[in-house]
Amino acid sequence: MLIATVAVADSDYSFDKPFSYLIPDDFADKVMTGVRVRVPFSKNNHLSDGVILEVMRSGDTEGLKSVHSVLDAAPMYTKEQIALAVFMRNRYFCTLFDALRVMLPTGFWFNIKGDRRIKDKDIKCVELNTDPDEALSIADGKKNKARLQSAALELLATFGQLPVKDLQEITGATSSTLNALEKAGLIKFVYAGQFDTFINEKVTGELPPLSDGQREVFNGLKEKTGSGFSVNLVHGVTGSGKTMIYLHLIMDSFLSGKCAVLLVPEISLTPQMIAFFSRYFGNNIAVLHSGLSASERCTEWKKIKSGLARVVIGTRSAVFAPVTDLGLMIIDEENDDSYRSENNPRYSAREVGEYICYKRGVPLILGSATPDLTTRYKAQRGDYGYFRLSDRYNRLSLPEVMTVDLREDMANGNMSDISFTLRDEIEKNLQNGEQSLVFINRRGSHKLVTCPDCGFIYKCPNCSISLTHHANNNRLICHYCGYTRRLDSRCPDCGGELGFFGSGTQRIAEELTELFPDTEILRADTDTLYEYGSHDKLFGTFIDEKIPIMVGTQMISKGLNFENVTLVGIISADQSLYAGDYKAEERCFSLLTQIIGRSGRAKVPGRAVIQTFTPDNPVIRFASAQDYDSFYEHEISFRKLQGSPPFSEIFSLTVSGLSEDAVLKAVAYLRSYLINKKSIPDLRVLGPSPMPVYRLNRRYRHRLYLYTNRASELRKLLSDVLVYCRSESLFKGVSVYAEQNPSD
DNA sequence: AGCACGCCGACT
DNA sequence: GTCGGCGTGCTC
Repeated sequence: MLIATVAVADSDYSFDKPFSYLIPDDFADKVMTGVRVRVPFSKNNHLSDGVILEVMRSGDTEGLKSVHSVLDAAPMYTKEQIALAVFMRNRYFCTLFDALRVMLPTGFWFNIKGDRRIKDKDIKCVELNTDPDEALSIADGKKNKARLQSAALELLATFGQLPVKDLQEITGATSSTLNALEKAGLIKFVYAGQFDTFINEKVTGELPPLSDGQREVFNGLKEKTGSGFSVNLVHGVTGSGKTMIYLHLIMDSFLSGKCAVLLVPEISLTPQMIAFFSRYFGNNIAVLHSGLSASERCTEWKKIKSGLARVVIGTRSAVFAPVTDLGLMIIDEENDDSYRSENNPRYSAREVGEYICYKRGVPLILGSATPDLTTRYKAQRGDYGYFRLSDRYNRLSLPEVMTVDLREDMANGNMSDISFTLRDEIEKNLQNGEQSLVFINRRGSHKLVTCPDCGFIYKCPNCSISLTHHANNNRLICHYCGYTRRLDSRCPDCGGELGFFGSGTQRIAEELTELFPDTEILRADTDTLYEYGSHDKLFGTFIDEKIPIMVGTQMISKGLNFENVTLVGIISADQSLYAGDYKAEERCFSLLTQIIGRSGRAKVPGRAVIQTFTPDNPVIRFASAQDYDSFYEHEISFRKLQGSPPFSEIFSLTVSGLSEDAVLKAVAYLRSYLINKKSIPDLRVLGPSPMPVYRLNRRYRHRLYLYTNRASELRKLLSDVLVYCRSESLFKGVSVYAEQNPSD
């Protein structure tokens, strides 16, 4: 009797492990590593999804249940991916199944309840059930009696397999003809991928030439391919041509018959970007991003799995692309937050990518204009290769940056959000017919509603957050939990006149309209994005109609090249700087750098205006000077002083629950437990502190931060702590989760 | 986490 | 004599 170990969906982190099941003889040949199954689980033997980890010939069969059904005809996971799931379980405090689930496009998990086979987007095909010669002679015999049957057989004799639709179209046969042939045992129906008859376009390998600087970096990186695992940082300012180097590297790998994976941040995977790579690789590319439907994603996945697409471009989850013969992986803008998942399992595509490259013995290439501090530090130490691209493409000069002290403007009577300097610079641009971007560095671009008389302010009943006002439907909404309500006509407390407050895009746009009455202004925020339907349509309007000013949030800080933009204004650089976590300075620096980089990308040099209340803050000074190296030196010495990454690893332990009292008791208990833990001598425990949004979805959230250099020991300890929390009555009603190197 | 099993109090 | 309280232990 065969035995299989299975990762079970319904198992919980506190007792998760491979579960053993018997394999009934009926599907002994179907059950193999990587195949999805359904198995009876727990006392009530309800059916749960699972993935076969291993099949064994012998073992203890005592008390084992049997696999109920098999969901896949072929394995969905390789042994390597199953090993990756084990890595992820340890690293991200999730179950084996959680890790495996996230590796497949979600579309593969639809419709597999009950005992049905997956309905995927394969198309119905007919296949010859006899050898072609026999089919031809039968076709000959039927020529006069059954013309359509004969024609169908003849066609199949040459093609072997054809989509039903195509066959019907060519021969004029209907389904009754084909059913008759099937009954006679001459053909059979199969479901095959749309690309089984897919012919790859020829790739010539002719690429635009590299500049000298790019060539140098390319040659250095090329040396790394084919010589085992390495991590390499390509450090180059925006516009220095990193993408061109990626293109050449991927082509190199492609021509040698290998696969390449290119990860990009969500926001930069635009149709232009895809078109750029398609120009050189044709349909040999698979693209994986959030804009695809579930079935499109499955199709792309199968294209990769079958080896038909050997170049993968995608966002975070594309790191799990089932490539067969990986040659290299590239992660562009490696410091981008979107590489970290915010859902369970909270994985980092950068870490997973590094693991995969290590296992496969191939180079990982990390690109960035503002590398993650830890990445840069490792490059400095020689752990990572380091390649610097200094010149902007076409030798464009960097934007000229002006820092405005808002305190001075206030002293001079300017109470608006637009400083005198920014106003003057916009004026210049209007006269020159050049475009300007105005950037608001604030989460949520909407207005708060308050009563100036009594100070009443609308708050979310579930979260510790003010509600924001959406003009399009005149409703108040919580950006965290989605709670929404109608806006009252007067203050519900005192009946006073309500006022709108906050420097949202709308407010700034209004102020700009006052300053420049006859000028068209485009807003880029969630409201207008909704109106235009997509980023591309919105930005396309800005570019094509040469709208003089665009006001927007984070969403305009990355991605598209706005060739005619020669001025960017940053309303306030301070908000993100004083967020309080150890990465705030780093995030602020890279954000400011990115925004400044939006300016002056064509022939005319750009300008940037940074407004701030703290112009002397080093982060703002270094960002204004576009000086990453000085920022790095400054920040790394600070990190060293306070012993934060890269000089230690940070873990967070978050406790949440409906009762704040219970949460506080639990977190206090955990703190004293960990402080007295002598098995990790260098462990430092900070907190507890409430999270920035300390109440979310009615749950209070408090957090401990743990610093150590013994990451694997602390991971083990935290794993035990999480298991313990699920059983102890002190933790009734509260949940606890841990994370290594949280991004906030 | 859920869920069944199990061993004591209030009840028709 | 039974219904149901939620403490305890397990999930192949």
